[in-house]
Amino acid sequence: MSTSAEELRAIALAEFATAGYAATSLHRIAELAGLSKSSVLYHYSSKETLLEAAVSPAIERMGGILDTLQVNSLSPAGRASFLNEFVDFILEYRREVNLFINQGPSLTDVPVIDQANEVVQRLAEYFATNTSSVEDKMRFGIALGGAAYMLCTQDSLGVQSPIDETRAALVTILSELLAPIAVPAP
Amino acid sequence: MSTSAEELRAIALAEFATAGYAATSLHRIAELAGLSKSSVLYHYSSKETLLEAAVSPAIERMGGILDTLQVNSLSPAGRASFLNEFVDFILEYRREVNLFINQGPSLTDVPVIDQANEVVQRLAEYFATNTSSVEDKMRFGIALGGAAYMLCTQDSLGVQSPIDETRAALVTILSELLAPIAVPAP
DNA sequence: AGCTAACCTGACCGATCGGTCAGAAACTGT
DNA sequence: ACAGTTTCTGACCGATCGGTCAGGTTAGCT
Repeated sequence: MSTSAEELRAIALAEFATAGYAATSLHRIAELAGLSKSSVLYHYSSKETLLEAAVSPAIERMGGILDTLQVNSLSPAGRASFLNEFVDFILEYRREVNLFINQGPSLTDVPVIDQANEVVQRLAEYFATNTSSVEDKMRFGIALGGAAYMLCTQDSLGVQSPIDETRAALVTILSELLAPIAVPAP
Repeated sequence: MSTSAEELRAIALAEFATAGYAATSLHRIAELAGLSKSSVLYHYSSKETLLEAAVSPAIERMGGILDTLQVNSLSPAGRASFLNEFVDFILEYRREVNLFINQGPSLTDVPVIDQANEVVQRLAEYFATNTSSVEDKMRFGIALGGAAYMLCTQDSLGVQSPIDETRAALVTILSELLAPIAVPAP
C-alpha cells in the first residue's frame, strides 16, 4: 500500500463523515491530496471502493466486539467490560461511527453501508431485547448518537482535552446513561 | 400560501434532513410532490430559498427561547423551565435540529445555515460559560446530538410510543444528563 | 365569452458529477 | 543504458446538477 493510497483513505473518510458521501466529489478529495481526480481513481477503482476502504475496518472491529458479546453473557461485569470496549472503539473510529449514524439510513443502496447498518442493528437489538421500556430504548439512542456527534464536533463545542480525560468522562457519562437498562435475571 | 408550496416545504425538509441538503436534488423533491422541477422553482426561486423556508421557523423559535433566557437568569427553577421549553422545541422541530446538528458545520456558505450555527453556538455558550469541566461540556454535546439523532431514527431503533410518553422520557433523561452541570452561585 | 393572474411544464443552458483511456513521468532492478 | 512496473495526468464521455425561459393550462371575476 503506497503512502498516497493511505492518505487518500484518510482524506476521504474525513470528508465523507463531515460533508457527506454524496456531497463529496472525487475532485474535492484529489484537491485535498494534491493529486488529480484520475490518480484517485487509479488507487481506488470507484468512489464506492474508496468508501469501502474507508469504513470497513470499523465494521469488522465492531462486528468482532458484538460476536464475543453473545458468548460472554449479560452479567454486570460483562456489561462494564463491554462499555470499556465500546468506548475504545468509538474513540478510535469516531469518524466512521458518525458516518454510519448520520448517513447509514439514506445510503442503503451501497453494500458496505448495508453491512454497517446491520452491525448497528445488532447493537440496538442487544439493548432492545433486554428492555421493553420506551425510555430505555431512548437512552440507548441518545448514548449512541450523542457520543458520535460530540466526539466529531468537540472542537466547535469548546471541548479540548487529552484523550485520557475524554475517555474517562465518556465512560462515566455512558455508564450513568445506560445504567437503568435492566439486566435480565440469570 | 398555496397547498403546493407548504407541501414542498415539508417534503424538502424531510429530504434535506435525512439524505442531506447537497445530496437532495430539486428533481427528487419534485418527484415526491408529484410535480415537475420547474414547478418547484416557481414556488421557491432557488434551492437555497427552499432550504430557508424549511428551517427559518425553527431558528426564530430557538432564538426566542435563548433571548428570554438571558433575562430570566440561571436559578434552578429557571433551569427546569428552560429544559421543558427546550424539549417542546426539539420535539416539534426534530428534523430541523437534526439538519443543523449534522450539516451545519459543512454548509457554512449558506446564510440561513450560518444563522442556525450562531444559535447553536449561543446555546453551547449558555452551558459552557457556567462550567469549565470537560465532562460537563461533553454532557451538553451528548444531550444535544443524542436527542436530535434519537428523535429522527426512533423508528429504526424500535421506539414507537405516543408523544406524551416520549416527551416525559426525554425530560427525565436530559434532566439527569445535564444535572451535574453546576449552577453558579447568585 | 373574455380577461387576468396563478400554476405548471418541457426544452434548453452551462457546470459538475463519476468514470474511461491512452500515454507521460518517475522509480525500479539489471 | 535499458526495460518494466508503478504512479500520475489531461482529454474526453454520458448523466445529472441548479437554474432560465417561453408558453400552455386552469381558475376566478366581470
